[in-house]
Amino acid sequence: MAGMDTPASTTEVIVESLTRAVVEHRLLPGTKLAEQKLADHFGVSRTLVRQALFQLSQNRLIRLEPARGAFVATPSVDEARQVFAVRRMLEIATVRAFVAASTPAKIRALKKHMEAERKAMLGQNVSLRTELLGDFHVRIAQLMGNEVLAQILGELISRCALITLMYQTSTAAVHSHEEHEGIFNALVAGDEASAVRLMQEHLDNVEAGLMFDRDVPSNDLSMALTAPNA
Amino acid sequence: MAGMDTPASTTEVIVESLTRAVVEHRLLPGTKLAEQKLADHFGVSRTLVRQALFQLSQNRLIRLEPARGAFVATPSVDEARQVFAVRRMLEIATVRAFVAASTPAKIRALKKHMEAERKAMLGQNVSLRTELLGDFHVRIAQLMGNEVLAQILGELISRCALITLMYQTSTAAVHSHEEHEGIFNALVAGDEASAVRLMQEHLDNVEAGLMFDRDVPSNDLSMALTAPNA
DNA sequence: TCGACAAAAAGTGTATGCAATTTTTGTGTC
DNA sequence: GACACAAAAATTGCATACACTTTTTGTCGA
Repeated sequence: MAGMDTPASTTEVIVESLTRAVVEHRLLPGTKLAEQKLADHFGVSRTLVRQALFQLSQNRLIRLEPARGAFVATPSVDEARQVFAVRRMLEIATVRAFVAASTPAKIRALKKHMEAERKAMLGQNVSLRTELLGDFHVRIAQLMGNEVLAQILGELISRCALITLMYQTSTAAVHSHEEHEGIFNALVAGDEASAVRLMQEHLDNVEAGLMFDRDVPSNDLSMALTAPNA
Repeated sequence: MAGMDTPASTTEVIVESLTRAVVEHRLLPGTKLAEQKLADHFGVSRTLVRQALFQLSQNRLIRLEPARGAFVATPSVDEARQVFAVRRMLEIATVRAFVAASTPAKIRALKKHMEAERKAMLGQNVSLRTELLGDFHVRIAQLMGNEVLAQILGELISRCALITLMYQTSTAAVHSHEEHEGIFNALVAGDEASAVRLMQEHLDNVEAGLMFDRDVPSNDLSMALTAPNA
């Protein structure tokens, strides 16, 4: 994910690993995360696992039930709407600010991201695709030089990955990417009105593409973790 | 603080206690928070203290230095500007949304807050005053029924309390309150343009009232904690 | 008197142990 | 066969123990 610094601490490694597993849909909502099993998997004691689970619960990627354990979060429809509402507030304002403070260097950096995104769309790596689609939004904030904003957006987008998993009807990935292209072009052209409108429509589309009445299956733990990540 | 549910868990008690101490300026930036001392103070083991410190570090109220310990955060000028920038994005959009979805019940609830704020301005309780001034902003978000937004705003405002402590020139508390009254009146009147403008000006004023070149003294730990909180 | 170095103290990072709670398993009854 | 209940197993919550790092203290020599 964008803005993931070097994970020096052991706890951070566990957090990142679990975050990827959740965001990339290898760990499904409702899955129980037993401390000892995770500890065995990562070769550490429960202490570090508990720290990681605690952090993830603050990011709302998992929920901790007292004396019962940790479970991958199952965001409600209401929460989903709230998350999207906040994203709209932040991202529309961010696009405005980006146009106002646009420089060739920033455009270049964003162009570089677009190329990576474009390439990923052609490939088979679904995880990478999901990651880059999210990063597009974070990157714009980062280019504004506002790390506070970038971090908040990053967390909201992680939550959206969970929401998408729970409620998304069909794979709208390609569609999202096309909309990113449109936003990018408007940013390059310095066309604030279009950029704002396209971003608004993009977020509306993503939210509208959700189907708020579904059940999701649960999942096995060790299988999900022995996947293509660390 | 607004949105502080019943602090059932022991960790939450510690987090809230330390948060209040930091936000109410009883613990000054840079102060070291030794785990054992905190554990003794709260009558628990270091385990719980570590969890609390960990959470506070995510809220950016303290910073954890590997193998060196926890210190009350000393936000940089740059960070301060970023926090205010995000607040502007969120709060202006929130005011807009509030006007659009205003109801008599919401107005009543906000009016109730204004009365509490007004009363606190007359009293001597500085902590209460600070708390209510921050709550004004969170309350508007809560009344919109967006808990996600309210929580993010709450965290940003806590960080602002730290920033204010570090950089605020004089006590602008009364001035802030007067501006709140103005925003409130515009909200009651359903005057979106004025409400947005006043909120923008209010945040600009708070930020402009900061003086970005000062040192702050450090502080004693046990004294700060044996203050009027739990 | 000051600085460098070494020993001691204090403090953090992680693992382990134990009480308490929850979940599972097993048994008997209807 | 389904349900209720009790014993056993598994799991969580918290405290404690210990290795390792940082900070402080104390001593010596210039």
